[in-house]
Amino acid sequence: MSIESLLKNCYLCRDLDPDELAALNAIASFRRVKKGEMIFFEGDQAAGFFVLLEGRVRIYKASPDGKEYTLHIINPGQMFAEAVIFEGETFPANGAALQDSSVAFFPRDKFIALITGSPQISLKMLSALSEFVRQFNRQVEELSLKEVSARLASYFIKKTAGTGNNVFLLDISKAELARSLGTVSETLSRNLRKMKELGVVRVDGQTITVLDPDRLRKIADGDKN
Amino acid sequence: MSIESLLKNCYLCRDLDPDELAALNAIASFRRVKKGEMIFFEGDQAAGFFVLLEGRVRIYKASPDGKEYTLHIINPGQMFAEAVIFEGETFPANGAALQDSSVAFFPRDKFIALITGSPQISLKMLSALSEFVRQFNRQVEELSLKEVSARLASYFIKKTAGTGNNVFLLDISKAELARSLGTVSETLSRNLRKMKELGVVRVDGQTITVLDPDRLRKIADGDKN
DNA sequence: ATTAGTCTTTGATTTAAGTCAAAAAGAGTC
DNA sequence: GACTCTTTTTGACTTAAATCAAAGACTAAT
Repeated sequence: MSIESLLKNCYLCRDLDPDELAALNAIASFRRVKKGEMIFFEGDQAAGFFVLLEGRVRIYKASPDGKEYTLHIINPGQMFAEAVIFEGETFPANGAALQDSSVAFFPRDKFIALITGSPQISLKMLSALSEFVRQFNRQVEELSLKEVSARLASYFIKKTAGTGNNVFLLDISKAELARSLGTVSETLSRNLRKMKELGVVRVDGQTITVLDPDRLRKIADGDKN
Repeated sequence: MSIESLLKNCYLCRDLDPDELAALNAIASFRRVKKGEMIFFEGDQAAGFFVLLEGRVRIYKASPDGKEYTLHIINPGQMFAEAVIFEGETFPANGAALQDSSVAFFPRDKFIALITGSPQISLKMLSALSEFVRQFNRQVEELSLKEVSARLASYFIKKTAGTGNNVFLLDISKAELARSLGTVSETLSRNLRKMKELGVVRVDGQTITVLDPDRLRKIADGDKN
């Protein structure tokens, strides 16, 4: 798949036209990373930002006592570490490959030169960034307002939102999912079992089937079982 | 105080020069709100964004069961609801005045026209937005990684960071502070008492004195008492 | 000063979720 | 199939924090 079409999938570039994408492509460099390999560490000097072309990347924070919290799971076409494009001097979190991956790297200097010459690019990106802030907003809400069962239910709702049949494939490990939801695998496992017992979902390996969407909606809204 | 100097305090405009600030001022309109009055509701049609000139504003989310979580306390000179400048159609949270306040309103259309003509404004704002994302990042970390005592300690550290004497004035109510830290007033009260008993801080009404900064640092890092 | 109203603190209790430890289930390799 | 390694599940326990209820403290107004 062409790099430009991958860039087009990235939320920051979603509104750009072909010429703008080509200009962006012209300043990029590329890098392959193996599963488990670090792409950058929190605190590292940040000379630019990345777009994931293939594979999967985890952006996470580590607390002093070694606990980790996943901020984002990056999928192909997504941009990451973009918070440091202009002002940032260091990366605000760690980035590691969950699978063998390839990334495009955009040097900050060239990028600034590009959008200085093409203001409409920055306008479109400003729009995309503000959308990102809004999504982030939602994440803060989910983590602070609700309990784990509700967060898990929200996750299922989001995942099945597109599919007509209420079935989806869990594309990350359960331990990974637990971290994304701000909890641990044991708690996730227990909550999942409760949902199964209530007949709200069926779990066959990686395949999740929502049996009772109404009930799921109630759990997501904080109703007690 | 002139509106332009207030705008200058707003993080989105921090890098703008006087001409750019004047151009921004020219497209603004103004509004006064009483204490407790709503400025906008989550889901309302969003035709622009605000800058707080005087007073204090709370941006918060409400869950279906009526619990509220404060996302930001807005102080004079700060911009709010800026996430909807370009793409947003509705406000992502509620905004209410904590005190009698006056706000500047920037209609989205005029604002877009302005920065289309002056690309360097958007570049500077893109930079500021990414800084905001980074701060938000930190907030997510604080809420998800740590317990209340650590969050409270972090708050004290942030507040005394500038002052040489380790004293600062609590400028919001304790109930308000509790919400900002993602907890309730009772829990805050208990944690505050524990800190007093440990001799880490002294509390005289609204005046907080940090007596043992090292200990405070340890609590913020998650060390058990 | 008295009153009414709001904010804060305290006590008692409940609960969700984290921790520790071990068993069970899968996945991949030889 | 047997073995190793990793992931997931379960059980028992502990704990931080929310909830409910009531008492105290503070503020502003009459």
